[in-house]
Amino acid sequence: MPPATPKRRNAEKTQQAILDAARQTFFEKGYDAAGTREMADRANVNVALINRYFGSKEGLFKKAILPELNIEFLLAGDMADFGQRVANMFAAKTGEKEFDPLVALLRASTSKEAIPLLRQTVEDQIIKPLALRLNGNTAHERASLIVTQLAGYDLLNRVVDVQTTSTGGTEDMVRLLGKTLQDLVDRV
Amino acid sequence: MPPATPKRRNAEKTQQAILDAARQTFFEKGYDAAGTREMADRANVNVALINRYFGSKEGLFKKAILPELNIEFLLAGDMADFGQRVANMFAAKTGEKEFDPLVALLRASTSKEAIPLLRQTVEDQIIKPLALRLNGNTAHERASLIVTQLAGYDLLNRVVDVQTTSTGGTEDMVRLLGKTLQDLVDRV
DNA sequence: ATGATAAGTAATCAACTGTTGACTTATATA
DNA sequence: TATATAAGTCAACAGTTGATTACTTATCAT
Repeated sequence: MPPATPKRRNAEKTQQAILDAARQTFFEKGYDAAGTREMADRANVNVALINRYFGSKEGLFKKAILPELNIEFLLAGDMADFGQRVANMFAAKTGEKEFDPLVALLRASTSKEAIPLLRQTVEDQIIKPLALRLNGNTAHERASLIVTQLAGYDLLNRVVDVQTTSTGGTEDMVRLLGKTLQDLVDRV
Repeated sequence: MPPATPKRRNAEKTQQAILDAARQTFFEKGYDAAGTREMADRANVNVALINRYFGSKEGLFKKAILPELNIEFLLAGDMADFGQRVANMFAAKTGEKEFDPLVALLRASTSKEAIPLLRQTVEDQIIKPLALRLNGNTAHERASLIVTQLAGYDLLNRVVDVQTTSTGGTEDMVRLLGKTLQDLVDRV
């Protein structure tokens, strides 16, 4: 039965609910496999409202996921211990189920429709800002290699769920990944 | 019009044609977006034969893609110059349009159905054999980091088509990637 | 030549996709 | 209180998808 009080109308809250549901759904299922009906149900909202407010699924993806891409957490801090700091963060979030924009991007990275959006986002929002923090004339290449390493790390560990560590803990992995990243910061 | 000579029946050739078409289609489109009808059309074969001969789309993927995963080319050669050798190979195939099992795997890496198959393949066919060629007690971790770096490199360069090199050539990229990989071989 | 068997075909199923247009209903202003 | 407008609903479209069924036809051993 429908609620006795027929639910107050509030466009802003509705759009926010759609955005939240979309973020979670895109994060869990990638782009293609994330259905608009599922998102609408999660947001307790009619499907048609997605198109009304965001134009299309692609428009929703743009507003829900792309702005979440914030690599401040990567750049904030001394570059002298960038490697260990970042390695720790990435190792710590292995197995984490909460929304992570990077993983959302990875899960969408094989979708024809999403790829053009991803390409620009990765170049402008991730590689370029990171390259600006590096010294030397190969800054862009080294920034790219840092990003490819981190993308591959998250892809295997969190998307495909591959076993990358052998015995016991992750200390070895953190140390090795940290050293690899730091070498790229320090000009290899 | 149908061919005057109504086409000789040959189960083996038919299956081979399906496998070839499937390889190309999975390579181009990943797992979900690769339709059985498209594969059948490419192979000049009736769709129903896919299910007759391979049981399901998943069965076809197993027979068409997984056996192609051959990392002999990675392990063949002296480990003393593994880094430069492999970096050269990966840089050279950027932009390449021909079938590449690694890229096929990457394009399938976000599909719910394909992930369990990928996980086991990556662990057993790639990471473990590579780890066996490395010395020291962190061999598995370092092999994993080599694989994550190469996976991320191919994902960004060949799937998402990101610009990872700055000015002109790829020499800098090859040198930096090669050094990074070699350091992981040599214990970081 | 005649059956048995394997190979290939055609139609259809049920489920799902994103999107749209016409509709109803609540809310706030005049 | 009447009314314009924004918010939300509903049903349907037109296209997919992988898979199955009953069927026809070619091939080969007897």
